[in-house]
Amino acid sequence: MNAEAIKRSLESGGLRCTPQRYAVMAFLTECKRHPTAAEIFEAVNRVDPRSSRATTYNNLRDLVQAGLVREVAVEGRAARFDAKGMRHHHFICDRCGNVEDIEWYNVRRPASRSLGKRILRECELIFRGLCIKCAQRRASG
Amino acid sequence: MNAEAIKRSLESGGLRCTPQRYAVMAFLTECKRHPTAAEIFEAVNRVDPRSSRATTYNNLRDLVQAGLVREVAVEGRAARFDAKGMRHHHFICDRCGNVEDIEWYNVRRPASRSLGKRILRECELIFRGLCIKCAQRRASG
DNA sequence: GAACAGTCTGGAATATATCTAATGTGACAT
DNA sequence: ATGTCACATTAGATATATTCCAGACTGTTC
Ligand SMILES: [Mn+2]
Ligand SMILES: [Mn+2]
Ligand SMILES: [Zn+2]
Ligand SMILES: [Zn+2]
Repeated sequence: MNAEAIKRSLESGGLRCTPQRYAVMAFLTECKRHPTAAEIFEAVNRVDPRSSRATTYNNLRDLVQAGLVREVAVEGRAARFDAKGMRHHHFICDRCGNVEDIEWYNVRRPASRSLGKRILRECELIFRGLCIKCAQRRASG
Repeated sequence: MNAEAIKRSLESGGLRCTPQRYAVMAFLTECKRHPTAAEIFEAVNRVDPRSSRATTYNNLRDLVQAGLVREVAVEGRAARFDAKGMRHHHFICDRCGNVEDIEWYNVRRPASRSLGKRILRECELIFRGLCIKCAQRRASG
């Protein structure tokens, strides 16, 4: 995604395009991994403009609220983030906690009877097990 | 579940049945909510034996590893726990973070092509939106 | 009854995330 | 151009959640 497209997506989410916010969004858009807030903070500060830790967290919160970024909570570890581009599911490694994308496919929604009066926004499918690295390590070690 | 059954389930997981560990498991088994570690710590200490915070965390870790307890990570909040009794899915409220059980139904597994050499242990389906309380509050407020 | 593995404990330490109060920035009106 | 306003940023302090640690305890085996 180019600079203009990022700018537009920020504005479509009702967010001003500030240099720090742009840097976070641009990094997430190009990043194939699922970085933590600390990694994002470090990455956007390797290039100018310098951004503070608080601003990184603030902007991540805003981007998540605007629906442009997804936050993935991993038990016992720092949250991870990714730009919501193409729909996909996630695989989380039991051993190393890495989050990997899995090709999207349709998920059956729950019966409205079991949802009751809850308001459903989204269904998230998470796969758990061992990532390739950890599976190999277990097999050979 | 009665005391004997809890004792057996601990031992089936390769865990000694210590008073503190039993207390955690017994509380989770009867608890309909999804308590945090702090809530579990407080609850098991309302009745003897007193258990330390570190022991509560240690035992929760052991129980999760043994597959008897599930840990649910919620973004920006403390992890929540429940005893793995009947299979079920989870609904997590965007607003208050509450975790609620949703009747289980079968989930289609990913194509083995998209899993690659990963080792799949489980598929977890998480629904997100507003719980009944928060939906009402939004409607009326 | 010594030795041992596993467990428990309180407190310290770490990791993660949020808050605060002061400052900066850009849009817009006067 | 200046004042004003909402919003954004900043460094550092603070809060929260979890893990680590070193020593004490417990139950079992030889
Ligand atoms: Mn992803
Ligand atoms: Mn549950
Ligand atoms: Zn792994
Ligand atoms: Zn709610």
